[in-house]
Amino acid sequence: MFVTPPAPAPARSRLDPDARRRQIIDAVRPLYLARAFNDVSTAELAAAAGVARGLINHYFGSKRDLFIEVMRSSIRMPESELPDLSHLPLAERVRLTMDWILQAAETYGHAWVSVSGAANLHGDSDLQVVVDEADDHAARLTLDAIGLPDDPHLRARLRATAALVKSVCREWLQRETLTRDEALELLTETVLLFATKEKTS
Amino acid sequence: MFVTPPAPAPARSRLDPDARRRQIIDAVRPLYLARAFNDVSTAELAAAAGVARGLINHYFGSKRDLFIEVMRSSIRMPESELPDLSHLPLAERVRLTMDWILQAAETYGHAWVSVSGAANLHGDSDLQVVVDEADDHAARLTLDAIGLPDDPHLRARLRATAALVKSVCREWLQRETLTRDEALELLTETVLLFATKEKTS
DNA sequence: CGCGCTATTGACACTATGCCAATAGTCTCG
DNA sequence: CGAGACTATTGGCATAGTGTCAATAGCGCG
Repeated sequence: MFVTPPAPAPARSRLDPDARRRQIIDAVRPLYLARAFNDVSTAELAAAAGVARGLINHYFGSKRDLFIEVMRSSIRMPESELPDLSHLPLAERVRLTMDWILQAAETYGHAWVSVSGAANLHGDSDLQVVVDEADDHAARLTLDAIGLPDDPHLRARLRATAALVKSVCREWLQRETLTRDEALELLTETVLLFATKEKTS
Repeated sequence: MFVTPPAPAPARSRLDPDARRRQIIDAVRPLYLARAFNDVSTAELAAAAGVARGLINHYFGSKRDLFIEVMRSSIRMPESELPDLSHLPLAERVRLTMDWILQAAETYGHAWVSVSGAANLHGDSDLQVVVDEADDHAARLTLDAIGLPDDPHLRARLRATAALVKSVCREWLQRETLTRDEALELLTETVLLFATKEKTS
C-alpha cells in the first residue's frame, strides 16, 4: 500500500523550459482526446503532468491556450511517406493518395480526421485558426502528393475538400454507413474534380 | 433619468414554462452567436433574458444545456420553399437546389453554414449530436428537393456532403477565395456524384 | 563550496456555477 | 369577490475552478 509511487517521471525536477512545455503537452494529450475541454480541470491536467497547477498558467497563460497547443500538435496530418507517383496518370495518383489518407485514418486512428471545422461554432474561436491551419497543411500535402502546383487558388479548393474527407471518414469508420471502397471511390472522384481547375467554361 | 425602463418585456412577469423557455433561448441567441461559450457567463445570459440567474438552471439544468438548445434551434436549415422541380432533368434539379442553399447562406447569413462538425473535437461532445442532427436534416431536405428517394444509404452519402457545403461556403463568403459561380459549380458536380448511387462498378 | 539565476511551487483572491428554500404571481373554487 | 393553493421566479449560499504572485528550491558557475 505504500509501494513507491509508479510515476514515470521520478519526481519533480527542474527541466529546461522547452522540454517542460513538450512534456506537459504530451502528458495532457490523452486527457483532451478522451474528454471535453470543460470536463477536464486544470488540477487534473497538472496532476497528469506531475507539476503544480500554477505551472500550467506560467507556461501557457491559460487553460484554453494549453488546449489549443495540444490540438495544434494533435491534428496535424503526418508528413507523407508516399512513394513517387509521378509516372502514373493523374487519376491514379489521386486514388493512391486518397487511399493513403484512408489508411492513415484507419490505423493512426482519429487524430486529424476526428477534428473537423468548429467554424464559427461559437464566436470566431481561436481553435478555428488551428483547425484551418491543419486543413491548409493537409491541402498542401495532398497537392504535393498528387504532383500538382501549389497556387493559392488550387489550395483553397483542396482545403474545402478536407472537410469532406473527414466527414466521409466519419460515416465510414464511426457510423459504418459507407464501405471503405465506396469512401475511396467518392473521395477520389471529388478530389479529382476539385483539383482539376477548369479555365472559365 | 428615471424614465420608464424601455425593456421590451415590461418587467418580470410569470410566464408559461414553454413560453419562458423560448423567450430565454431567443434572448440569449445573439450572445452565443457572437461570443464563445466560455466567454459568456450565466449572469450575462440571465441579464439578457431579464430573469434571475437561477431560472436558467431551473429550466435548462446547466449552462451548457442551454447552449446546446440554442445551437439546436440556430443551425437547423430552414425548410425548403423551392418551387416544384420535378419536371427538370436531375442535373438541373441539383443545380437549382445548390443555388438555393448558397442563396440562403448569403442572405440568412451564417446560421447553418457557420457551424460545421465539431466532431470528436473534444470528447464525443453532446454538441456533436446536435450538429449531426442538423446535417441529417439538411441531407433529407436536399434529397427531397432533388426528388430522390430517402433511403438510409443515400442519406448517409448526402450527409457527408453537408460538411463540404459548409466548407465551400466558408471559402467563398469568409475567405473570398472562391467565386459564387465556382462554388455553385463544384457543389453541383459533387452532390450529383454523391447522389448518383452506382450499383457496384 | 557558496552564490545567483530561474524553474517551480503553494496559497490567495476572484469569478462562476449550480442548488435550494423562501417569495410572490395567477388561477380556481367556495 | 376573497381566500387558498399551485408553481413560476427569485436571491443568497456553498463549492469548485481559474489565474496571479511572492516565496521556495534545484542546478550551474565561479
